[in-house]
Amino acid sequence: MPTDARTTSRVRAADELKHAALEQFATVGFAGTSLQHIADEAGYAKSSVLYHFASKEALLEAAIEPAVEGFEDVLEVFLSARRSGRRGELVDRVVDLLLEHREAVHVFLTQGQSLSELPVIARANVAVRRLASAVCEERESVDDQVRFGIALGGAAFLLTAGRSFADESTLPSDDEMRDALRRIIAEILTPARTPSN
Amino acid sequence: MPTDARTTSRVRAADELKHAALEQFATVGFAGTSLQHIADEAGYAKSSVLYHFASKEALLEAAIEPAVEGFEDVLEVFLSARRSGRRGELVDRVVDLLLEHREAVHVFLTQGQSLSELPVIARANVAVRRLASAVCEERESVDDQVRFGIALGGAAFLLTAGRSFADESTLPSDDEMRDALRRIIAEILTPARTPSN
DNA sequence: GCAGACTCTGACCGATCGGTCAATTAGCGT
DNA sequence: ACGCTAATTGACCGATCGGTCAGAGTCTGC
Repeated sequence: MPTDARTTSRVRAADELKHAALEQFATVGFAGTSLQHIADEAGYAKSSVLYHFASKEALLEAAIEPAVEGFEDVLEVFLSARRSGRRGELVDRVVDLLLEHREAVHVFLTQGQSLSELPVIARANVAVRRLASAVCEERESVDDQVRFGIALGGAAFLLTAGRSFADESTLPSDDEMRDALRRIIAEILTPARTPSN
Repeated sequence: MPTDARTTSRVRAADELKHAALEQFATVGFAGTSLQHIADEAGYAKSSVLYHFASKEALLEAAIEPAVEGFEDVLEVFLSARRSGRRGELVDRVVDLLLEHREAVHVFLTQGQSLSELPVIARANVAVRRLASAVCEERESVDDQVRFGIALGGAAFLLTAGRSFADESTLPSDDEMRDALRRIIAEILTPARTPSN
């Protein structure tokens, strides 16, 4: 085995397979994606997929684990530095993560129910609940829950499935999208601060 | 054949099958749902499903067609009565439809890309584009697109997958949800009217 | 150049997929 | 009670599913 960390064949193949798998999982669903199709997309044989990953479930776990870890890290930083950490910063970083891991987020949000037995999905569930608490700051009214849910689900939808509605070449760049998302999501989570609770 | 319109066996069975199918399509995806499982859920044999519907695709079409028709009707009424029709009313009626047809909306929004060859999905695509135009009123800035996408996708997420985050019995009733959605979505689509375009 | 590990693949397995079909059962007009 | 139609079903089909396995190809340290 090469002691050098430079892209060994193993790492490169595994990355290609994870990328191809995530794309399929996000578009046709986990159950609707076949190992054969993932292998074809990545340019390998079906057997090779099961050489790098013990099972279809293990492949999904490996594919979305980086996204979950990213959210856990951001959340940890925000919760530990309770003083300096402003809520606006948290929103900005979460938006960055949504853009970076859009496919993984989409898979989790739209199929998390049917995949709840997978450990990494359970981890993501915990992270989302903690994120909701951090964002809503102890106020757990129905309004706050709705605002959080719309912001999260809406952003995830916009970044994946919603792209099919953008007419041809009108779809905004990632930078435009990041800017708009940061502003609008912050606005959604911070209502006009009406005197009522 | 009974001349009476009172629930003939045919209609009742077809309804049960459509309902069971829609639930599965929304949770595990169209490709991930088997006719066998739909039949089991509804209490029929797999052959019976294919007696009532020509194919798996035909079953999906029949199951989400009422939702598409509902959206087309609301849109038609709004666009024809251009004078009296206020935008707030449109939002209210769309929210009602989202609540009534939440599973169909979820299927369309999360799997519309991979099902775009089905005629009813194409119809729904047209309807959504027209809805976006009606809601954004000719202003098609990136911000407006993002606001519309977040509102639509967020509401759909909240009404289906998002339910798994509500702790136990804390999840709000449909009436609470309808109320919150109407207010918050109207607020999202009508930003603080900053002087900038 | 040889040995041993690493990577990749085709052949194969039982199970399940969507779909067809002939036969059986249930329901209704007469 | 009879006969016709509509409703339902089990047996069956080829294809594909996730997964196993033994072997071929490839690379590296010595």
